[in-house]
Amino acid sequence: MIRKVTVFSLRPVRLKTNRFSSLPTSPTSEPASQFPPNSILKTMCINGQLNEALLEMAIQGEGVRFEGYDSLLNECVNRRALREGQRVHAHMIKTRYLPPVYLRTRLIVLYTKCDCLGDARHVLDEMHERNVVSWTAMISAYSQRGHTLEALGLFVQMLRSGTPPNEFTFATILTCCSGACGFDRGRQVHSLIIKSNFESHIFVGSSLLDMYAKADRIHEARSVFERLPERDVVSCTAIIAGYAQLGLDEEALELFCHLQREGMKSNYVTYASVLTALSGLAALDQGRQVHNRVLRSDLSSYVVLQNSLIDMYSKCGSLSYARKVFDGMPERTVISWNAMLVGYGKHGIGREVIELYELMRKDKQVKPDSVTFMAVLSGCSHGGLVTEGLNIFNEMITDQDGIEPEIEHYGCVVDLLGRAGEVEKALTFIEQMPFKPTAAIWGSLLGACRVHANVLVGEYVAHRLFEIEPHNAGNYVILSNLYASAGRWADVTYIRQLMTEKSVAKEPGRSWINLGQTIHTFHASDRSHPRREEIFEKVRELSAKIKEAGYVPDLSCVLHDVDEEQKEKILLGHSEKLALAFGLIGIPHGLPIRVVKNLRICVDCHNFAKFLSKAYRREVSLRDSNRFHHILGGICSCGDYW
DNA sequence: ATAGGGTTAG
Repeated sequence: MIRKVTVFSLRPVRLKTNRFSSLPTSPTSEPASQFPPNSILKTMCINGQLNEALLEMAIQGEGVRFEGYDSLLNECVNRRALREGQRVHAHMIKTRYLPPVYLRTRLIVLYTKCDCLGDARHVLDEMHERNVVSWTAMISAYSQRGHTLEALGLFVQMLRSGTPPNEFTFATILTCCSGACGFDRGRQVHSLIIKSNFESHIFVGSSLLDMYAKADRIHEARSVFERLPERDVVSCTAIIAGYAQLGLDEEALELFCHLQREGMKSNYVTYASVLTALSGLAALDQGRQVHNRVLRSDLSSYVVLQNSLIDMYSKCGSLSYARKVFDGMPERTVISWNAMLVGYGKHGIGREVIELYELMRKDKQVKPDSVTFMAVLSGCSHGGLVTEGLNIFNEMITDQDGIEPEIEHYGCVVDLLGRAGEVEKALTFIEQMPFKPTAAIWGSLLGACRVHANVLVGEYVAHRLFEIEPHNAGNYVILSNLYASAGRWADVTYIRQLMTEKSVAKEPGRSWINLGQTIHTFHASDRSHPRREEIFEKVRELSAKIKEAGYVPDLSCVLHDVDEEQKEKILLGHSEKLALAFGLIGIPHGLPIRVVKNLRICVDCHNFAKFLSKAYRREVSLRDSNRFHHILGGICSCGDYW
């Protein structure tokens, strides 16, 4: 206690009367000029002489006061100098200095910025009095490192303690309410925000709209955005990214163009987000435009943006451009490698997947992660490299990289075994794996059974699948294909009845084709296109021409209870056929016809495209939900396995 | 002093 008096004796005379009554609580309570020794500390810190200042601190001992500590901690935070900061903290303890709330909060900030959350929390826990900044700094530290539950728990404590949150607290806590599971909490926070009159704050507002978008409530997100009294890059990017992340690519693109016309200035996050939308749309022309603008801006060195460009080019069918971007990067993250690997995989170029993977292993700057293995395994599967894929999975099992295989990796192995025709082995593998098989796993095996005409296993697998997804029409279609390939027509009929009983719904199939800047979208039997007559005429012409070459419509792809003539008509109305016909009309000879489909391509359309490529000597690039099909001269890069 | 949006897979 005597020491304390010594310290306080340095207080300004006018405060002497109440010098024991309270600790200093604000930086202004001790004018700098009154404390020459602390001014020296301050000057040293301002001049960046932290080591000298620490020496001076040791010399001054108990003489160090608020201003000195403030300067020291400030410099330590700026430099993220943990050891030095710890010495300052230790000095306070040694000299029995009782830091005011302000300095304790500085300590919390120091520790959180240096990744020492435990130490920061310890300081917070020892505080008898806390302010909104102490709470928020700690909450933000948890939230930024993904410790969502701790952040939320602390937020609740904060509310109970009676400290009202401010705009900083709200902006940070909303990021902990993202996703479907956090939505209820997010809505509660929203009502608190409204009560506190913060809804139109630009930081709170963008965090809020992001919360809604990530909970799949895009309309609520948009309405928050529209109510913002002002807009900036972040809020604009948040709403664009919101659309893009939900797969509402056209809306994302439209909004991006609209906001640009209104004067939005894009940064690298904005471009990365719009590139995601363009990847989804396979809009190569617009993607190139964005790339050009990036090159003309000062943003081209952002790795995140380069990664988006790799992904955009590869999903727009231009692997060589993707590789050019990749090769031109001065620094690459694991995501750069993964994006490139995924690209080769989706295009079915297994050899490049393996080559790039080996190159990656030689690069000491990056380590493969779980996505890398997904990319490599599925790349081997799509590229027909069965043995290589199985070897890599075995490497995972022996735990050379410390990456535990997840259910998706097991799914890739099912795919690999299925492709190799080892359908029974794949079934045993599923039964022995440490996960409960998902619909995706069974679906993959059912596909293998279809290709290898294994009715016995296929029936079993289909019924497991129907238990999980009784209303997914695609599964019934594949089983029907399988029965048809075995000539079991009675069972094809039975499947049709089964579907009627279970009132199976089909997710609407959609195909589109980009002509310059315009996206032409088709649904099944779509008559909305202005050139519909021409398109239908082309489909009929096409069908007649390839029938001469041996094309036989696969009626098992149609599960409606109608006669055969009707079935063929339905088949000819499939959206990918309309898009292909339109491409044949609109895209000059010599250029590939690039069609995109939102679902997996059906067996009949795949066959149709192969015949088309031969009869019309056209290169067809068809992207379905799973991979690319490069079709030339009647042969598809998928090897008829997809 | 403390705060918001983003890239690969499924």
